[in-house]
Amino acid sequence: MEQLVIYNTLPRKKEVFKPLVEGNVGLYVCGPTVYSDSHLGHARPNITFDLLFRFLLHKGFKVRYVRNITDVGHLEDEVEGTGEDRITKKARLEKLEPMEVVQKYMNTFHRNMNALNVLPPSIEPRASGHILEQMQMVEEILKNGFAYEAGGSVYFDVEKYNKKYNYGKLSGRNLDDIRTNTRQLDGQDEKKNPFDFALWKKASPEHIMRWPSKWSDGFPGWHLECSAMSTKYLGETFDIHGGGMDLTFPHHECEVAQSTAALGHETVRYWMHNNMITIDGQKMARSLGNFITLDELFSGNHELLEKAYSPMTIRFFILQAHYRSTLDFSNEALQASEKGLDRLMNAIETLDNLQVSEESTIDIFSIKEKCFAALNDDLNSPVAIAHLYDGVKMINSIKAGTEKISADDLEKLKSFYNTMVFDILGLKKEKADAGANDSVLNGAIELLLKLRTEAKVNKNWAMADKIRDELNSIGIEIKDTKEGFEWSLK
RNA sequence: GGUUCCUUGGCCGAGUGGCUAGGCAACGGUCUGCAAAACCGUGUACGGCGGUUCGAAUCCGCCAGGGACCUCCA
Repeated sequence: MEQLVIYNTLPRKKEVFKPLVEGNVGLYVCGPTVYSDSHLGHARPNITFDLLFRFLLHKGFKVRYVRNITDVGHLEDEVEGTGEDRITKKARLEKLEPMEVVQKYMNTFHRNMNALNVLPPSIEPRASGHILEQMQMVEEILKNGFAYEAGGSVYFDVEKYNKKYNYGKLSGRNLDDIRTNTRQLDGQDEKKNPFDFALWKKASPEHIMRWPSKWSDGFPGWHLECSAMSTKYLGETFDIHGGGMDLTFPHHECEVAQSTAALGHETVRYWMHNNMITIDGQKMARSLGNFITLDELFSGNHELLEKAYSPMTIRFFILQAHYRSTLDFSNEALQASEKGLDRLMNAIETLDNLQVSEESTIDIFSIKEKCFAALNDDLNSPVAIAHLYDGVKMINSIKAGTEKISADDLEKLKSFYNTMVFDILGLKKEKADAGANDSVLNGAIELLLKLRTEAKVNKNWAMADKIRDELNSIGIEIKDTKEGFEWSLK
C-alpha cells in the first residue's frame, strides 16, 4: 500500500509519515475541557483523528492513541483578578462539586462520541490524575533553569528559553512580534515578562481545586498536562500530536517549549491541526456563544435547526470536507449530506441483492485504488467519498441491468465497501433493517403489500395508492420493482 | 496593528499550470397505471485588475472582501 503523507504544521508542508518505531504509532490528541456540553466544533477533531486512528489501524500499525480530558480548572478571568477557573465557576453556578461537573460533562462527551461512532482512545488520561507527573516536570524545568518561582507560583521563562531554543517555531512567530503584541494583563506583576506562562499557579483562598506542592497549594498550568501525559504514555519522542488549529498558539507552542526545556529536545515528530467549523462564516466556539451542541443537533432542538440530524449525518458532513479547511454549518449543507449518505448506504445494501454474471463490465480496482490514494494524501476523505460515489453509480447500474459484475468482483466490491465505509470512515447503518427485529410487523406489512399487489392486478389504483400512501404516512416507504415491491422503515 | 489563511457554478465542497472531483438542489428524458427509487443527459464556475507562460481557477504583483491566531477556545 502507498505511504501515508500528512501535513506537518511544524515545517508547514506535507511529509511522508514514517513512525519512530516501525509498525507502531504513538498518537496524542488534545481532548476537551469538560465544563459544558460538547458542541459541533468538538466533533471535528474527534472525527478527524478517529479517521486517522482507524486508517492507521487498517494499515496494520499498532497504535497507542492517547486523548486527554482536561478536568483541572485553569484561569479564566485574569483581568478581574478573581482567579476563578471555569470548572469552579460552573460548579458554583450549578451548585455541584467540581468533580461532579467534570463527571457530568465527561459522560455527555463520551455519549456523544459514541453516537458519532468515534472509537475510544487507547488511554484517556485526566489532568487531575497526573498532578504528580506535572509537578515533576515543573521540577525539571526549574532545574534546567527555564523557569522561576514567584509568590508561590512558577512561571516559564520564555526569554531565557528563546536564547537557547526557538520560541514560536510551531506557530510561526518570533519573540519580538509576541513582545509587541501580547496584551498587558493586570495582576501579572509576578511575571518577568507578560508572555511568560504559568507552570504552577498558587490558588487563591476561594479556589476550590487545589493540590499541595512545595511551591504553594495550587494547580498546574494549562499547557503542562499535555506535555506531562504525552511523555508519560508515549515516551520522550513520539509520532503525532493533533488538535484544533486554535490550539497552535499558545497551547501547543508552550507544550513544545516545556517539553524541550524539561527534556532538552523536542518530543513531537508530526503536528497535525484540524480547521474550525464556522457558522455564518465565523468560528463556532463556546466563548462566542454561537455554538450548537451535539445533543441539540441530534434532537433538532435549537432555533437554528430546521430538523434533527442523525449522528452519522454529522459525521458524514464532517468527512465531506478536508480536515484542514473550514467547514461552514448550514441546514442546507447538512441536508445535502443526509441525502447523500442515504444514497451511499442504499447502494451498499443493494450489494447484497445483485445478480452476478460471468464477466464484469466495470473496473472495481481503480475505485479502490483511488480511494486509498486519497486517504494516503493527508486524509483527503472528500476525494475518497467522491470515488465511492462512482461506485454507487456502478452498483445501481448493475442493479438496473446496464452493467454486469462477476461473482468474484462482487465479493471484492462488498469487502471493499465494508472496509472503506464502515471500518475506515467509521460510518454505520442507522436505519432499522426492514422489520428484521419484529416478525409480527414484518408479516403484517407483507400481507398489506400483497393485498396491494392484488389491487394492482385488478387495476384498483385507488386502493393500491391508499395502501402505499398510508403506510408511507406512518413511516414505511414502498418502492415498486420489476419483481414486485420493496419496503423499508424510514 | 502584527502574523497568517481564504475567496470555486443556486448551496456545500475537492482540485491547484493543459486531461474541466463529488454531493445536494434544478431542468429534460427513460422506466412506471401513478409515485418513489434508479439510470441517461444538461449547467463550461473559479473575487477584481494587471503580469509570467504556447497555455492559469492553479504561479507572481496590486486591489477588494472575509476568516483565524495574537486572551479561554476543538
